[in-house]
Amino acid sequence: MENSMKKKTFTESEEVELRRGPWTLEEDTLLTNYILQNSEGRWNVVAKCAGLKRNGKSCRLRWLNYLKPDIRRGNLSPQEQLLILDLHSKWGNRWSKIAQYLPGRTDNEIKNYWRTRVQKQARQLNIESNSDRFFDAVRSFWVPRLIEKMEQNPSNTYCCPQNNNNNNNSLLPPSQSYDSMSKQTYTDISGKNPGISNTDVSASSSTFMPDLMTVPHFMDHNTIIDSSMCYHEGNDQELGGYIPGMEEYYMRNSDISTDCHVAEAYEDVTQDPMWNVDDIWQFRG
DNA sequence: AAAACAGGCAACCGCTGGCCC
DNA sequence: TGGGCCAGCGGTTGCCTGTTT
Repeated sequence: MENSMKKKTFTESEEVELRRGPWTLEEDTLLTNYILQNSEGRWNVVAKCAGLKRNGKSCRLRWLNYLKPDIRRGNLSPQEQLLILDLHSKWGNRWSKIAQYLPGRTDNEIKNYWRTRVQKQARQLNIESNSDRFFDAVRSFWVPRLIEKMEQNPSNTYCCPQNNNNNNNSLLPPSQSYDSMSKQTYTDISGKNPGISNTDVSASSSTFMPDLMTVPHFMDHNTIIDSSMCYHEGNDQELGGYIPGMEEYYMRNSDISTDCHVAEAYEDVTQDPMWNVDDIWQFRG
């Protein structure tokens, strides 16, 4: 892999052959052992003292996104997805800030989730992922389905932001709360209060939830498709492909999307292995 | 069986702001 | 005050792997 090796200036006077590209097991071991014995400190120092031919930036990234012991790997739970959707609706692409509320998850992972799953969904519908239209669709379909999943798997735990103003303006409908679904209150994960400052108080209330129950007239919660099609806790399959019902929603609200776009979305949906024709027809009635 | 394609994700890049001298 | 160094952040790239043709 010639490209992974590049000559770079390390300091003004010192030129070091710095490695780039994928990390080897040996490099991982060197970095992990060094940090466990000496703590993190300055990353350029860490890189040098650990005997790595990497720059400090690369070491920091590798440690924070991969090697750190409390990193959680695997698919995001419905709770985590819901939280990401909600926090992103408030803060936008503030990945590191969002990551503070998802213990063990990195900003990189959340960013990747957003780009690969959420934006993909928006593309299917031919709408901007940061538009009001998309928020509307997420609120109407994705969120209820995630909530349904959480109800089905109440053992799932997760951490949520402290709701400082205590106005119960949470991401969930009035009848529910984070507490009730997870048996775990919103607690700060790191010990510090991650960003709920005065300026963030407004952000601690949900964008989605106050009118979450405003599901389009043709579809109540009982008709929400069995999400087991898309999410199987046991085998790590994850919701995040298509949002069942969204296409129908746009078909019925032609001012939101053109027929052409909907048709494209439908075509794609029918080709998705998570769907079958019967499932799709549930929403056409 | 092999080539083409697509999705997921690890890693890099470039910018910004804080700190120190 | 300005310059250098550094960590942190969001955006982007490119590799790997699984799927489709």
